[in-house]
Amino acid sequence: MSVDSDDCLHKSRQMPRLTRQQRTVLEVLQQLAQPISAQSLYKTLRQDHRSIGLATVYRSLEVLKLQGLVQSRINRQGESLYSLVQQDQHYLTCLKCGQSTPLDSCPVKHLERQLQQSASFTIYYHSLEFFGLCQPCALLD
Amino acid sequence: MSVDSDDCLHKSRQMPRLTRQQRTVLEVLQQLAQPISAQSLYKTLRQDHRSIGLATVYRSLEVLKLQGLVQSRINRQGESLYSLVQQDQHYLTCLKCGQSTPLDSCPVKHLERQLQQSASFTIYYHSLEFFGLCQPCALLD
DNA sequence: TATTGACTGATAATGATTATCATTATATCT
DNA sequence: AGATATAATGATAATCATTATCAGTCAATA
Repeated sequence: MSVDSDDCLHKSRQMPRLTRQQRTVLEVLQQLAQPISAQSLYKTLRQDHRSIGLATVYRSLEVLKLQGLVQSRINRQGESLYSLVQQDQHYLTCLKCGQSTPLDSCPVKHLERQLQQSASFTIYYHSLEFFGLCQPCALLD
Repeated sequence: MSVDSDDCLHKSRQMPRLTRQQRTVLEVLQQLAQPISAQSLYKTLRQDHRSIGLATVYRSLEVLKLQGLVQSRINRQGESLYSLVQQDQHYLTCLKCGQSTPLDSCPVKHLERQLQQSASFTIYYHSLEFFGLCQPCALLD
């Protein structure tokens, strides 16, 4: 999860931790603290007059994901929503209306520690999602 | 989870539980017991000379999902992979190479029962996924 | 300052999914 | 059984997020 220089044993050339564009994208996500699509992020930056090319937005998000700083989640429309990796995410998602309700409880930390110790995998974050029907949708049928 | 007639209090017209096409799609998934994309399913059926229109494949999968019989999962290429709802799914997914390793342990059943009893949501299945770097990818960097 | 490799931006290409619409199938009613 | 109404289907066009491409830019080292 940390991105200390210790973790970054680059081969030859030393590049800045994150480029300007990558930092801009990260800042937007930090201010938002709300999942946002790449397209929306792109438009937001245009309106702010700090335009970044759309392709670069996508590339930056990919880099930030690889750093474990950002996570994504695909919504009902099939677009990826990006957000900071701050807390793990737990949802109750209705198969009919698509609404996702966040949950509080996280019963998974323990397992995560176990897996972490198995040492063959470095866990950045996890996601737990329950699928079914919310009451209104269940009653419709 | 059950699709007994008791559950299906239809308004006026009584339709068959599932149409021929929907049953065909379900059969393929039952035989496969392997997640498959809608496109692949479509091609598979063409080769078997039991062609179904591509749009109908998508529609059937949607119906089966709403019945709680089928679940989907989006892979790295952004395509949905469909499979039977048989067991809950738990993955260890590498952010770099995209490889997903299934897990055995399920620490979530208890929480699921709790949520089930809160009665405002009917849970069909759940999904638990850990994201990070597998050892080979972690070493690359 | 020249070199070199990665990053960027504009835009075209890709490809899965969805919308449309004429046609077909099927349940219900007579 | 036949008529009717409604939902399902199939072919295809349209949509739209994401990726690929490529020429131009930037920045770190020598």
